[in-house]
Amino acid sequence: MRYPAEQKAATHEKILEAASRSFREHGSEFNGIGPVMKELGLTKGGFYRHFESKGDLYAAAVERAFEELGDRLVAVARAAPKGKELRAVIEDYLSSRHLHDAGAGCPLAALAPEMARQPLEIRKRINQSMLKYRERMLPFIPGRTVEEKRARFFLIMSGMAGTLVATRALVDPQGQERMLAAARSFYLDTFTSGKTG
Amino acid sequence: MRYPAEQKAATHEKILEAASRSFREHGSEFNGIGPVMKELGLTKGGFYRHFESKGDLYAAAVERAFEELGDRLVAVARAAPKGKELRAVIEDYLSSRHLHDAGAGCPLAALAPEMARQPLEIRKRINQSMLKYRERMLPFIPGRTVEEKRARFFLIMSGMAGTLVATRALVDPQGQERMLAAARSFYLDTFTSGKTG
DNA sequence: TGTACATCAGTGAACGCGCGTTCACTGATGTAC
DNA sequence: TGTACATCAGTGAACGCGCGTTCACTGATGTAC
Repeated sequence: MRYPAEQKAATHEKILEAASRSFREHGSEFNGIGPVMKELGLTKGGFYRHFESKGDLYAAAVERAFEELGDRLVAVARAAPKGKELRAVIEDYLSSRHLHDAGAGCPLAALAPEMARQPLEIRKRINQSMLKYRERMLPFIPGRTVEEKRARFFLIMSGMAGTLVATRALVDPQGQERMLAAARSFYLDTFTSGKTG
Repeated sequence: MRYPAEQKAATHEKILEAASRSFREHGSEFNGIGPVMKELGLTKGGFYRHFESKGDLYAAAVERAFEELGDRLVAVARAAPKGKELRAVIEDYLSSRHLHDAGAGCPLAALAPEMARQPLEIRKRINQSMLKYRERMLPFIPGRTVEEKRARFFLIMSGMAGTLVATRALVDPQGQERMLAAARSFYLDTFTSGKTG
């Protein structure tokens, strides 16, 4: 049957949100199209009215995840006292909440190796969304030139992502918290200027 | 038919090596048991004479990968001039070769997010092998106490892993090399003491 | 030393399962007249 | 304003496929006598 006018856009949006979360939480191999549609009370046949293929959904879901991460971290930075923006970003990224909620977190930490294995066209789309995310974060990264800020952004974010995901692989919860705390100290000491940064 | 006496151990070893490389290169979801056995000229039915399950193989393959990584980096450190061990390790880890040969490289960079999603028993085995790897590397990590060295080891290795895998996801080869070079500078400057470290 | 037999690494077919994708169909809505 | 019709989001069954796992079987080897 035909459905109310705004419904298609709403369903598209719901599929994207659910997939973005599910892929980050379980990887894209498990919990594919079937479970995502089921979660929304839809049958998987309808999926192809909204996306061309699973690869298309994957790229869109990662793009969406980078937008959300950007939204969150920009908000965190803006809410911080003047001069402490990057400090706030690092503390949020390396928080216990982020450690335990991969589905709502950084796509790099959740999916980086499988992103690297995607076909070129999908990697291109993902790269574009990483660049957008980077440009949004640039105002909060220290550096004399734009190029310096960009390189530093990549070092900070990919380094923290690696540490976060390695910490997720640890078995001992206390060890996890200790590691997160050590990482916070390190990134704050290294990239923010002590008590003002 | 029955096979020569040492053959079983040799086959076990070959399966382990092939799986360890294949998992790191393609992830454990693609190129599972079937393709690995086929690569060795065997049928997949025979797999269960050597491993209990795919999970068992996965854990063993990651253990093996950490052993190999330790072998390689310890050798690199020992071959370096006195006082430049960590420098040599960082340069090897963040090398172009490591970037392009994930199958022979660091399991953390290749598999960290999916390691974090494994059942507890498998994560326990993986954690043990990470700890062994850490202890082998400890002599080359700066720090006043063992605990300080351990925390620093984890920061260096997980940070470099994150940067390596993020760099693998980039599309532009020149951008990849630039990023690797920037990462080498950063880790060398931060963790080795300039010209002597 | 010679023979009978147990062992067991590897074969190959079969299993149930969930995947991504296709497709004929449904029927309430929006639109043309 | 009323009616006939085209649209198309979503259904549900079917497809081929490869997965991990099981199992009856094979037959050269090692071993017991």
